[in-house]
Amino acid sequence: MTAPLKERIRADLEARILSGEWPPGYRIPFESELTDLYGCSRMTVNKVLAGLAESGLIQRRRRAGSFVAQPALQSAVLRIPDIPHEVEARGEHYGFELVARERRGVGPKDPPASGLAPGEPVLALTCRHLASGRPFAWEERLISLATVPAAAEADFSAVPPGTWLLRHVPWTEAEHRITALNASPALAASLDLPPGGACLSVARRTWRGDGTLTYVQQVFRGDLYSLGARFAP
Amino acid sequence: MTAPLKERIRADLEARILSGEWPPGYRIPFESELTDLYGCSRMTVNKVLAGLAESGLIQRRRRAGSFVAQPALQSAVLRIPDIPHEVEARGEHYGFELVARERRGVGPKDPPASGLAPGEPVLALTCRHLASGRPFAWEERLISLATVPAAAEADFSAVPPGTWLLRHVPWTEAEHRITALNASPALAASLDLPPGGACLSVARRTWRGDGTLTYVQQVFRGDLYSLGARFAP
DNA sequence: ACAACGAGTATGTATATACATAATCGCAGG
DNA sequence: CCTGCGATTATGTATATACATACTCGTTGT
Repeated sequence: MTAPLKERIRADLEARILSGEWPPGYRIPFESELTDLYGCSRMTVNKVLAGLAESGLIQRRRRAGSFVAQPALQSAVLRIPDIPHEVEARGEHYGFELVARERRGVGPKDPPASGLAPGEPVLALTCRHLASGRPFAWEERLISLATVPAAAEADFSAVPPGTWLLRHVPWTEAEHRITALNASPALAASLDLPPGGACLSVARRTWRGDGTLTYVQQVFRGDLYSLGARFAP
Repeated sequence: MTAPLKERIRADLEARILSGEWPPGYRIPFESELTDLYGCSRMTVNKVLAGLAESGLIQRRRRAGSFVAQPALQSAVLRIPDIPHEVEARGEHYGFELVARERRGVGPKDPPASGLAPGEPVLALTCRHLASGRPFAWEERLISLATVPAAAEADFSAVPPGTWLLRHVPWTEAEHRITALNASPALAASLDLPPGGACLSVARRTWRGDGTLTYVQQVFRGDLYSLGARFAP
């Protein structure tokens, strides 16, 4: 109740953007309209919108208005890699195989680190990424159908699920857990590695607001992949 | 020349903080003093200081004033790990061995990714981190003596160089490159691993303003270490 | 001596106002 | 029809002002 006005305005605008009520590209009301809507001065609205722009949630253009930003393929701090994009940026041909696709509930066999509740409906996907025809990465993914119902209809035989998600669903937070592991015989066969070859495992959990969007474990050939991150305090 | 006033003020304050002219804990001038100094209104100064506070560069306390923040041991986005701190947080005893220490110029053998110019004076350090007496990580580091002259006098037999740097030198930007590799026989011996065991390699370059502070490659036992990062777009 | 209270003050928030800036839209002219 | 120019307009920056808030410090009273 006694929360500062500008915080309440900011929370309200953020909620509309994150809920999808104002999708990417949507032109949000002008400062003058928001001034009327919230019954405050333009300076107050202006400071809120300037803050949202600095946070990257909206883009502002003089005379045109303020627009909800497109979901960022990459951030300045640390990016969620889009594997096809990265492979092609190295001048190689990208290939993709969908190994398994199943709609089911979260079971006891799924990693508890996924943050998905047992029984929650998910789309479970297993796939393999290729660079110039050579196996490159192995991916096992769970997508929450409660948070991303549209995933049930997506054609993941053509577009890898990571790419599809980055293009269609905005995310607000992500967590990586990165480890090195020796390839098991089965994994070595899938990645065309000698058994025991070093692999880089990236487990990522992605949120949108409070709900977990997706949990994915990607295992890369250590000799073909490195992960970069640039950041500031 | 025609740069917006608030940007010039912000740049000026940031420069004083990053140069060390205003060290951590220093009470920066009151808004009223800055108002006089820059010949502008308090609102303008207030917005600049509010921005600096949101970026974490300063902390503000009513009635007391605004203070330069302590260099952050960890950031909200992605941290530079302080290995002793992490080991002890897991309930293990931390140990440290300085293997080599040499003051020299950057040579052709040093990795070009370090970003240090050939011939630039550096302190080259090699050390080993132990957790509960067991080898844990192997570290090779270059510290630029042009940027951090105080490093020449520091006692790195007691405090690991990473910890010393985090405590004494503020940084503005860092870059990680993370790879998985199979341990060479020599590395395997140093880390008490079977030859070929998977290791996680973290190469990090750290800047302060324009100058490279340090370049370090840390190789961790893959079975004992994972790297976490949590971030937002 | 010490706790409680109150004055003073730096920051926090909000408003009204003014002018600068830049990009879009529409209209006029070729 | 297409181009270019000017009017319009939403944002960007800055000022002056006002009051709220919370913390510090000094003083007062027990």
